Amino acid sequence: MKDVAARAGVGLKTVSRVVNGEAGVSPDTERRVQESITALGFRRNDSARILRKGRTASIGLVLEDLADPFYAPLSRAVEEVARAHGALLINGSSAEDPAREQELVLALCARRVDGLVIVPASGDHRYLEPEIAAGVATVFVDRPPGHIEADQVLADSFAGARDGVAHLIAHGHRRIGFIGDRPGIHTAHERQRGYLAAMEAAQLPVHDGWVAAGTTDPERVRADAERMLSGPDGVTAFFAGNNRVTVTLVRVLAELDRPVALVGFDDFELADLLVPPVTVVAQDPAQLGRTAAGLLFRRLEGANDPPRRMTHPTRLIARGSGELPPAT
Amino acid sequence: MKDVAARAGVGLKTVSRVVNGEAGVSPDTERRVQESITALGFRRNDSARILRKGRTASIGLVLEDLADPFYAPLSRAVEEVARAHGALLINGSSAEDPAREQELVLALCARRVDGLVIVPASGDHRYLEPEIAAGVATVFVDRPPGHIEADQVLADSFAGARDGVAHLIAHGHRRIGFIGDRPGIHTAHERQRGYLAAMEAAQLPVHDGWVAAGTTDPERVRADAERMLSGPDGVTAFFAGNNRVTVTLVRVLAELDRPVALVGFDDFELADLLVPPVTVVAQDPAQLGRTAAGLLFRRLEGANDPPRRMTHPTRLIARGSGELPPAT
DNA sequence: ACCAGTCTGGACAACGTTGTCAAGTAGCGC
DNA sequence: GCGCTACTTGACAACGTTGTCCAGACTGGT
Repeated sequence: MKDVAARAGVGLKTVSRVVNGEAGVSPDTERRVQESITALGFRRNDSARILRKGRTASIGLVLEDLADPFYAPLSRAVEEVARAHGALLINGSSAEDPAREQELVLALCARRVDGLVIVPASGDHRYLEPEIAAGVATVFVDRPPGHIEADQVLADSFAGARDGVAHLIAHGHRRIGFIGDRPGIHTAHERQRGYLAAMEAAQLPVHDGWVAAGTTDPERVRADAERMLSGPDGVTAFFAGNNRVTVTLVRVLAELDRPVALVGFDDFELADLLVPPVTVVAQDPAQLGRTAAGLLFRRLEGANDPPRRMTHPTRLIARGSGELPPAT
Repeated sequence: MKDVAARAGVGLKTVSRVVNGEAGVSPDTERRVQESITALGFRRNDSARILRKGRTASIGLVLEDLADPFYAPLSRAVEEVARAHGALLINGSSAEDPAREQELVLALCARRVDGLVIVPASGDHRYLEPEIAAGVATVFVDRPPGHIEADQVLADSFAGARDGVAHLIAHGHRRIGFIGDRPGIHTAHERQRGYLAAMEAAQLPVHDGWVAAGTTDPERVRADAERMLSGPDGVTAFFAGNNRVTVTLVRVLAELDRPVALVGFDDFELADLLVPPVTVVAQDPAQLGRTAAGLLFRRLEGANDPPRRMTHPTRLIARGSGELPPAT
């Protein structure tokens, strides 16, 4: 910028004015400055600008895995909202590791992002208190924060799972297995609660072995499913706690010689083309992302009402696999 | 930092030393400084640090759509490599719009990212010349840059498509349709070339109507496919130019009363569970991302040999849909 | 007691930008 | 010609950090 000013024979501030399109520069001067800018290939250094202005026009997004088909649309939606507000998106995957989440979040804060959208991997976010106090707007999405108050955007996991299981019960199933993620994860816990609530509402007993909530590792899921299916009292239907479990179960069930009903939490591409087409409890990840980012920018624009929790309903999409009757 | 120094009763530079773990601070002083840091909730301002040091420890990734199942793993792979080098990832989606690509790239350059990984949407990257001259390492992935020399990491679209079509021919097909993306996109063009090369190698004529290369819009693809299938000389097999086309074709073919063979470029989740399972020419997007990011950091570490093009082979995965014989 | 060498700590400038403020110039009505 | 306003312009400080350089205190050997 100094060079541009020197070449155009004007002051530093005048160049700054031209670069930022501020008023109060004569057309003649402006032309000279523009000429110098292109001649020297000058591009404003936003690091310095950020330092001076205190706003970075960038927001951070921390989620579990950028490549997960559930989170990718969420990420894209946040990006679109950010773009509409002239902000860039810095994102990182926590890989479901609390330490890595914290490391990422603090790195983003050190970069002075204006705001954060977080899909929590950890259960304790008190480490964020000083940052929030320092003015970093923060919105949690998909799962609530731990031990702090903050905006949060969630899907109604409990009701979704309850309705999904009730759907199976309505189609005649009495012995239904639940396979989900670690109950330490809020959504996983809620879905398991939903499963239990539906069973209880129908006055159905829940056998100990019918609930598996550990990992989503395909091998483990497969083993759990096969265990639940075995014996004369094996389950006749499954409720899957998330899309990864659902996909694994589809594979397991495809190898059986009898039909077993399946309802999965989370919709996924091609679910309608499988045989049978998979019935799911769908949430809209892009919608979650849009809402969260919207909330974030509302804060950045000055809204300071108390933190709110927004819950999005889920939608049951019956496609076939959830309507299979129990095999005798 | 000033406050921390005041509270600990030391100089500014001493705090800086403690924060950066530099040597030359007595344990006693260090303790006092640490205490002040936590008491005041101080966090280093990386904007200022960046301004001073000239390195941002962040890289930019611009691709077509973060949420596309093909690009999401690529993005994740780049992130992992960046993380291993202590860098953050800023990314944006170009939505296949050259203007938006340029806008994003220049915004990233203004932020002084150390390097760029780009999946080009535009065919002309001369706008990057001043940036590259200024030292921004740049690697193009999936598609080559336009009108400039730079590192590039590509999959072998031509050979992949040629082999995929040859596979169909080997299974007895003579009338094969090709549906792909705009030939303005390098990969799309290469795949179309591969299709034509395979047909020519087998001395098979290519009817005008058998090649549709416009959009990947499902409605258009459906219409094109139905046109190619109609009449006594309709095609008996399709080669799909990318995963979106493949998925649309799966839907179209599922509605037919006769089997039509299909080989698609790009693998996708659940391809093996469809009926029939879909034969694909697979490339590994994560591998592309890893290689590109690796190349980028090699440059950042000082390598300055001439730009290189790395081509990754594709792999044909026969699953069933590509081995169907021609319907009579 | 003195010197050389080592260790610790701080003053200061610089990174590239923008906000503040004041100075300079031109135009205008009287 | 005078005083006024309106407009254009530039000098300077500041944002928060780090690199350079120097000063002072301490150590141990003579």
